[in-house]
Amino acid sequence: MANDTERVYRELRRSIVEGVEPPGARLTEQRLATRFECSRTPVREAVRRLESEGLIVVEPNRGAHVRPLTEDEIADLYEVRARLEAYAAELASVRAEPAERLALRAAADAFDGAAGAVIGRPDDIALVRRLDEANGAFHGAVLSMSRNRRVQTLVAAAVDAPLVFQALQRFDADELRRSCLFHHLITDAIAEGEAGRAGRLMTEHVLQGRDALLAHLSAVGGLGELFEVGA
Amino acid sequence: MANDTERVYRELRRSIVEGVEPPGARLTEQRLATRFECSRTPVREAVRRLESEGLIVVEPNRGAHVRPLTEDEIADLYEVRARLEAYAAELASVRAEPAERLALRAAADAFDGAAGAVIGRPDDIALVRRLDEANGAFHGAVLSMSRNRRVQTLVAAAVDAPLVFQALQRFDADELRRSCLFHHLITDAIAEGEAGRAGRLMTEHVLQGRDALLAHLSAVGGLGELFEVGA
DNA sequence: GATCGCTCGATTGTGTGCAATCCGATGGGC
DNA sequence: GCCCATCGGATTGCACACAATCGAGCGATC
Repeated sequence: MANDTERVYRELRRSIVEGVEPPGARLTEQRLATRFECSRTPVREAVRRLESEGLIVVEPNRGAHVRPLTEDEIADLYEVRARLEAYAAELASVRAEPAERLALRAAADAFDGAAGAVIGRPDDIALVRRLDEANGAFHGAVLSMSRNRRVQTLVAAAVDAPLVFQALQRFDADELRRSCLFHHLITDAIAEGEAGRAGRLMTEHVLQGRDALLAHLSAVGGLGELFEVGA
Repeated sequence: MANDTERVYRELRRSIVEGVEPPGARLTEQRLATRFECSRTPVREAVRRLESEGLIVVEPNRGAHVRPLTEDEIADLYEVRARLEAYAAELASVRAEPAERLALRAAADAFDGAAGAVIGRPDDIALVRRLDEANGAFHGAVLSMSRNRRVQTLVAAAVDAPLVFQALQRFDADELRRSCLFHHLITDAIAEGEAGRAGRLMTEHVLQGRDALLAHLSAVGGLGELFEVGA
């Protein structure tokens, strides 16, 4: 099935999340239409959808840009996410069924494998993508075990942002190993039905991600050095 | 400025939130275009935006419906909201400036006034709307004091849902007075910088809203009695 | 009588043209 | 030399037409 809107939405979204279109990049409907070989109509819809997700800002009659994020906004994003995912982990501890607990363990193991593969080869985009997917699968499993659809959609909206993917790409071996450890600790807590502990661990885990990203940013001299925001 | 998309979006949204378009109601682009006296293009954009907010479901090539909510989903909604607003209240306790604390007190007082006006006259839609706005102003003030934009947008997406407005409409005097009390208790906690207490009070306040809505629903025999979901 | 296939109406999906709007550049006035 | 009005290109906002798609209902067949 050739649904242009959906196709443009997914590909453009990926370009933004992975940083191919850097924050601040200008996105005109006409150029995107040419690039995706369709008319402006489906492009327009995809752009509006990304706007309502907060990945893009559209200035009326002026054009759309990939939304530039300040360090404060990155911190906000991770902190809200920490709250929501901690809540999901608490619910999961209470509501999960045996089969789901096993699947969660499997997801944690799969992340271990993807992390092992990426260590020492951070330039292999395919491996990073696999790591990103494994990470998404683990967190997605917790969310799904929470049985709260609303929290799932809200986290989905808060999880994909520019820079997050690149952050994963820049994680060093220590950070990756710590993530693996946290995933297993969280899995244990959920398996044992210890909601409070699961929530606290998840909070710490997400905030660790925030700190890692912010540390990398300041190490390279801030956002401005990475991207020409005004370009 | 006559921006049709924006106009259609706002008016249609209000119709849905206030229950003029009941859950399950069918919304075809052509009919909406006629109703709003414009072409299908802006209608389409407004519908898609409402879809991404979760107020509408669009079945491909089939048509759009106001999203029917189950009681479970209503509970989910309020519980997520409780977490997010509690977080905002904690942040506000730490970050708010004196002028904002005064403004919050004023918002709580304004809600008292609107609640007093609506008691005994629950059929006056204008009064209920004012109450809804006063409530939104209070909660919005807390969110704004949190200095976390992300939590503001997420709560905004979680706060407007079908039935919530009607719930307010059905609140009896006791429930309204309890809301007033909670608003002032929360204001006090924030003013005194007691983050933990502010968060706990906010949680309780939002969950009280959930219980009131669910109680009213079961009192009238469940969702099915209120609306023909399949219609 | 039940089931399958077909046609048809309704609705969305997409392409395209034109009008409205905005920013920047340019030129004249002071 | 500086400032303001004006003009032009670029871009979105909207309308409309046509194509694609889906399900419902009808009729033929077994």
